[in-house]
Amino acid sequence: MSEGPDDAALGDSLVRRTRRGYVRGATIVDVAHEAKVSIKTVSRVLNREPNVSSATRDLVLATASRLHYTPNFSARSLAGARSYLLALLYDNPSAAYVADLQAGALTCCRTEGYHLIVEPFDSASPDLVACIMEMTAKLRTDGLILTPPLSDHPALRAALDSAQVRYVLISPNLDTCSGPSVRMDEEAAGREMTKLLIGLGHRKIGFVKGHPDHGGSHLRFSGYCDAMREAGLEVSESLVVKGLYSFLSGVEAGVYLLERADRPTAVFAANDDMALGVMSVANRLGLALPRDLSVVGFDDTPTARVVWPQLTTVRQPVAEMAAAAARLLIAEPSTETVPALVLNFEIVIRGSTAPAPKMNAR
Amino acid sequence: MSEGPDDAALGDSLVRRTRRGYVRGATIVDVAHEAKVSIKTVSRVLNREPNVSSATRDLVLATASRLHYTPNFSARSLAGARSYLLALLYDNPSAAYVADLQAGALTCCRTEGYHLIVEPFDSASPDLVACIMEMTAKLRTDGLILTPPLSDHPALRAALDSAQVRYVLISPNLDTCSGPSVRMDEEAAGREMTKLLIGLGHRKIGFVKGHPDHGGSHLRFSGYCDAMREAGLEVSESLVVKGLYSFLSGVEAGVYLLERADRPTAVFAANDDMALGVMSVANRLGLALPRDLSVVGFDDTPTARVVWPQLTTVRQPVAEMAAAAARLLIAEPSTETVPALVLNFEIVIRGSTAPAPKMNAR
DNA sequence: GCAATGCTTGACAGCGTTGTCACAACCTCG
DNA sequence: CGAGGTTGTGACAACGCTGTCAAGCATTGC
Repeated sequence: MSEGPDDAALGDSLVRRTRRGYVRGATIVDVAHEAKVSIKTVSRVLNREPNVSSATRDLVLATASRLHYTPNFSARSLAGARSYLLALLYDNPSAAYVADLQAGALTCCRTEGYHLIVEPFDSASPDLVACIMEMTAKLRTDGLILTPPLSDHPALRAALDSAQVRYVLISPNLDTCSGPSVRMDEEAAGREMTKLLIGLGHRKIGFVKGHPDHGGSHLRFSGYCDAMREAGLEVSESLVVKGLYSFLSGVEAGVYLLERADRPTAVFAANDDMALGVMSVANRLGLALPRDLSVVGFDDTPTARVVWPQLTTVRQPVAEMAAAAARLLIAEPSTETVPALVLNFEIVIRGSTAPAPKMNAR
Repeated sequence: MSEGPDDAALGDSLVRRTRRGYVRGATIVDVAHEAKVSIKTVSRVLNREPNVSSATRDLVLATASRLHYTPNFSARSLAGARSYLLALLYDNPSAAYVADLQAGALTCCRTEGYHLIVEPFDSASPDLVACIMEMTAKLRTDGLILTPPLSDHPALRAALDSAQVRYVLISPNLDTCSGPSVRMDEEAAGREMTKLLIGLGHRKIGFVKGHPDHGGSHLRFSGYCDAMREAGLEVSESLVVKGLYSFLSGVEAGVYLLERADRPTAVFAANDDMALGVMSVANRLGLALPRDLSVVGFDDTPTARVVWPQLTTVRQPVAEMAAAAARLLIAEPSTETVPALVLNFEIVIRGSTAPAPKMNAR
């Protein structure tokens, strides 16, 4: 029962009791001791630092895996420069949208050994900036992913810049943006979708605009206008109506556009929720979709697949955008050029679009 | 320009440069120095420990706030017993559901100074348990919130128990559950909803069951059976059909239930997605909702409000459940009795339900 | 053959906080 | 009035890891 006072390569170094009184996993000291190298060497191997002989590397790796060693997160971030933590900041534009972003960011975090903190913020709050700065001071996150409408908050960006906090903007407004960002070409998407409707023979195409403060809104509309003009079609006042990206505002827009004799034969809503609002009005008016009216949306929300007829829409690569943002933040900050990635969209054609009805005495 | 070598109550202790080369906020040392007390006393004040004179407390609090001091998260969790970190583990039963849980957990975290890590896991993966245990070892989270179907994973619970990792189960199966949990009375909800349909005069009420591995599934069905029996109605084979909680399985169930002469006049689907599937079949068959058929769901997903007619459904207090779970985890682990909270549900009556059609020669 | 260089490794000092313990000062009670 | 608490405070050692620096050794160049 004598225990060596110095060293003993026993399994009890694997699981031991500390002053906290609960069982702990192995630490870097255990691994170093077991592999008969210094803790610094273990650290080097685990952080893939150069200048470690492959024999040592293999030994350490084997030992670490044998002891089920997992580096402690807090200790790493306390001692080192990185925290292995990203934060996703959002202000609930839509739960599904946030969920997609989150999923995308997580795929990247997972492969890189990072973790994701999620934090909702009220972008209208006066101490938004203070709250976020406090959070970054406390958590020492390696980077923030700012989602709309937080990605269009000049004061926030200024504060982050001056505190040298890294961040990536998701779908910021083009005009106010200069920082690192990931977006898709919303204007082109608006153009392509409008062209699709024109190609189906539609001439009177209504447009429901999105929330004026929200990035994509203007661009999507601008793409619609481009395509209309290009096809020699008039963008009349009576075809364009303001919305707020909500289902209800879509209903109101639908009432405005459809409750009259010279109603459009197709409606392009700047997001799916509003498109669904338009569809519900069409249903109420007894219009048969898509025979009497084509409706298209934007975003490809889960609901778009579930309504009847299923909604033709633009799929934003939301998850991919968040994954790209996470990758940018995790990568070494050495890049001198601030990247502004543009990802591709996809038009998803479903049942809510059909050729324009034959012209009659309208 | 002479600087005292010893102490100087300057603003430069507030913002200073470290070896990492970037600007830092104030530390506990700065506050202690400024307030002329020991760091331990500052720590005591900030952690609301007893035995601090109110004069000292006020002084420290004022100083901390003047210096914009924010305790460092990593240092706290490294040195202390708590990490101020909860983890929400999920396996994507539904994005909206997870988003609601997340929002609920966050409201609680926010007020308590906690942060939330979100981690998706594949519950079918063979190394699920290993992954989760590794995560907890690494992050030293103060608690896990396990959502279905993760809340019904016996091996996982065993591992967590033996490693003394705290957790709360969201909506676990009753029979396998003994740990701390938060749920609602799904059986009662199933019963009440069925009674509602019976009260509207329906006699032939179809039921679409949920995924057999998923907790609520059995209970919701059991509630339906109870109510039917109580009303003296027969639960015949032809009225009950299996589903998987997906829209598509709802479509299949709808085909089975509705494509025949003696179809039910109402259908109760064990979740909204399947209810929507049933509705889409009804639409395709030319049935007018809710005149020819009443459809009800379960969950109150966002989509339920967006389809036409809007879906009558059961609202689960999802966010509240997650908030309660977070509260349980944040509270001192002193509680000897393991709590199993049951929250109230709510039946949301919308447009998809109507009195049963008059009996004709069916 | 010897200095100059590169590769590999380890000792050691933090990182910013909390837990433990010790120690005064003050109270309470017989 | 002294023994035995209670209360307020600080010194100091962790916590588990990374950054810095220097040392040992092997290799290269002239």
